[in-house]
Amino acid sequence: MTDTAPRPTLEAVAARAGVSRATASRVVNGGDGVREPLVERVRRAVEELGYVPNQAARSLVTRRHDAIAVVVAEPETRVFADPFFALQLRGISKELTAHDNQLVLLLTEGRDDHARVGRYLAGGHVDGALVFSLHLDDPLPGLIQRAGVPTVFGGRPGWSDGLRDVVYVDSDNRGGARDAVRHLVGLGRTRVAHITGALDQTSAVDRLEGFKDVMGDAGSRLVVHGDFTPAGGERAMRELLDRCPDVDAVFAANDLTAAGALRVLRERGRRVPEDVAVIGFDDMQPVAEQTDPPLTTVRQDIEEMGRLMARLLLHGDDELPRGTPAGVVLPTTMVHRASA
Amino acid sequence: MTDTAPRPTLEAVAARAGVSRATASRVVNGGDGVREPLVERVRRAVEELGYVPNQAARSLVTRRHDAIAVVVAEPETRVFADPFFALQLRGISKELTAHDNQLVLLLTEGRDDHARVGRYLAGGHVDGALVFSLHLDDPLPGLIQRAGVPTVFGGRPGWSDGLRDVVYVDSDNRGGARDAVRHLVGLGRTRVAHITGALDQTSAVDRLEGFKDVMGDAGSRLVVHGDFTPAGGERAMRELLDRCPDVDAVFAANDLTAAGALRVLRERGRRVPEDVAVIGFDDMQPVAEQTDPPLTTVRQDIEEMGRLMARLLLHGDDELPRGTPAGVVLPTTMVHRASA
DNA sequence: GTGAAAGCGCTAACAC
DNA sequence: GTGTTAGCGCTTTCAC
Repeated sequence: MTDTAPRPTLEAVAARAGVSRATASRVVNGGDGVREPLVERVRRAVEELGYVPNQAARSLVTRRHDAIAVVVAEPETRVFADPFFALQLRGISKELTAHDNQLVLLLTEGRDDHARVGRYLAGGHVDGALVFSLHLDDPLPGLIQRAGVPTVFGGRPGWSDGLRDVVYVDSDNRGGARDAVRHLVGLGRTRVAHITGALDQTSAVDRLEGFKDVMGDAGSRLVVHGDFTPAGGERAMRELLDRCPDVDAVFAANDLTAAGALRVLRERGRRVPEDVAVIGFDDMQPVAEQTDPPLTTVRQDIEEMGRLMARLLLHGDDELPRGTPAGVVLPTTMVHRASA
Repeated sequence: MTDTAPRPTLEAVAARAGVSRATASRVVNGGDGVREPLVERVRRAVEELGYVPNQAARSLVTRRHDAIAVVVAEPETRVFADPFFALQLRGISKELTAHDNQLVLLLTEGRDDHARVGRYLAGGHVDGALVFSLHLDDPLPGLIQRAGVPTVFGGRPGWSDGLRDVVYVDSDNRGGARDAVRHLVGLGRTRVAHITGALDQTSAVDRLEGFKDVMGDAGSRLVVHGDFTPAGGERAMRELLDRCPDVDAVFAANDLTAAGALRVLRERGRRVPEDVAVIGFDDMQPVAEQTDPPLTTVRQDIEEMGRLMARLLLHGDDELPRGTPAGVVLPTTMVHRASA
């Protein structure tokens, strides 16, 4: 580990350009109110010296960090089972990069980590936080609120204790679910079932609500619990077939669940979509395109959700429609393949 | 965005504890050489005030940041097609967290971003870097080397211009490939084919080498190019069947490729493993367990690779065996399922 | 418009 | 052992 040559300081730049440190600083920070020839000289000095501002020194006085934290709570490790997480990150990263912000990634596993994250956020090391994968009973929001860091949540938060004023970005889970179920009904299916996701997440709850919106409470007979995993989908599908052998359509809470269900249907000799039509949710390409048959599903633009979250955090309320509750819900679209 | 109350400074803690700032600082940083009663008083003051050290101020003088950068080059977006990336991150995160380091994530897409990353690393904002997904012609290593930041690479770097002294962590791709091919041969298969990965990545090259180690150059006839994607696997499998209809075993460069191959085999009416035995690489659970039939594959411990990279970076050469080239190669293991 | 000077909050010599 | 002091590199009043 070689000692690197000491980095040039603003002082060095100023000396080389024959100006004061103050002027050099002005130029480095945009150059407003500095006469053109000086600007030019400083710019050249920066170039020649390969000067890069010391972010620590800058932060010390400005109290800004140009960095935001991305907090991913993944007690289930489900986060790692599908590319959801990576896609959101990509969107976030693009947006942050465009505004010269750094992304500090905080992964948490279980409660012990919450304290650590809380401490970090409270420490004022970042200008804001993007928080994901909250479950209904998660203590993190409280910690964050107390830390006083501007925050945008990914997905509608599920706490019930007097809806606090939070900003969040979510897909139209309920509307997307309605579209899917209506499509199945439009196909003439009459015994439409729903395999839910993990119901401690609002996305699962909302998709279930969408299903009920169309099927009514009567439909509840054909609701069976899954957990967003293929294994959960298999289990649920078996239960469903046992309980109601003449089911002719399934709306699964996500593509992974649908993939599991498809496998069981094949195993039991049901043809898809002839005997049973199946629709998923997410449009996770590698999953939805590779199932047999390829999956009809409800697409959400995951990367855009990430971008939007970052944009909301950076530009604050400029982006939010006035007077609305502070949630932004992105539309979903149906993607038609062979399974329904 | 409420203004948060000004954070307490070390000064405040010192005052409250009735000691000097220096003593307070010593206690905060471990408390060596400070008498017990004072330590106690300072600790209490910290507690009562909710003091959190200002990292910027600290970095300014120590020139350390307790932060490392994770650079992921993903021109292919392949990074997002499988959970590989997420698993590595998880390992890295755990290790960093255990040593109170932060993880700054730098995602790059294409060449434009390289300059940005180079500038960031050269800016001395982090204590080190973990770099992934290098392709053979990647300019990033050069930039990084020039930046003078301690770096550990994920995967054997592929540049040829006089092997520079780099530290890297890799799986035993070649050995794992040999195991897989030997297993196929042991099954009595005589026409064993290989679908390669993207050959601008060393992992693909090494797996191909492993295949050749066992099959000899004669085996080359049955080598066909893939790109680590299911679509690539399908394409390659079709080509293979056309070119050599009596192929009786396939070693695919990864599980995704194998999944594609399996689909084509089924489509063409070949039974697996009776007619054609198939082995993958990675043991990507969600893929390998869900194929039909479930995939026999070569497992690499991805999370451990991440951990090890972080450990190597943080503890420097303590962990590296003396006098060895600075690469650490992790063993692979075969996982037997139904496909071979 | 430009420069001089005062810190931001902390650590690390160096005295005591 | 503990306190005093001098910066780390930068931005930002405030004079000029």
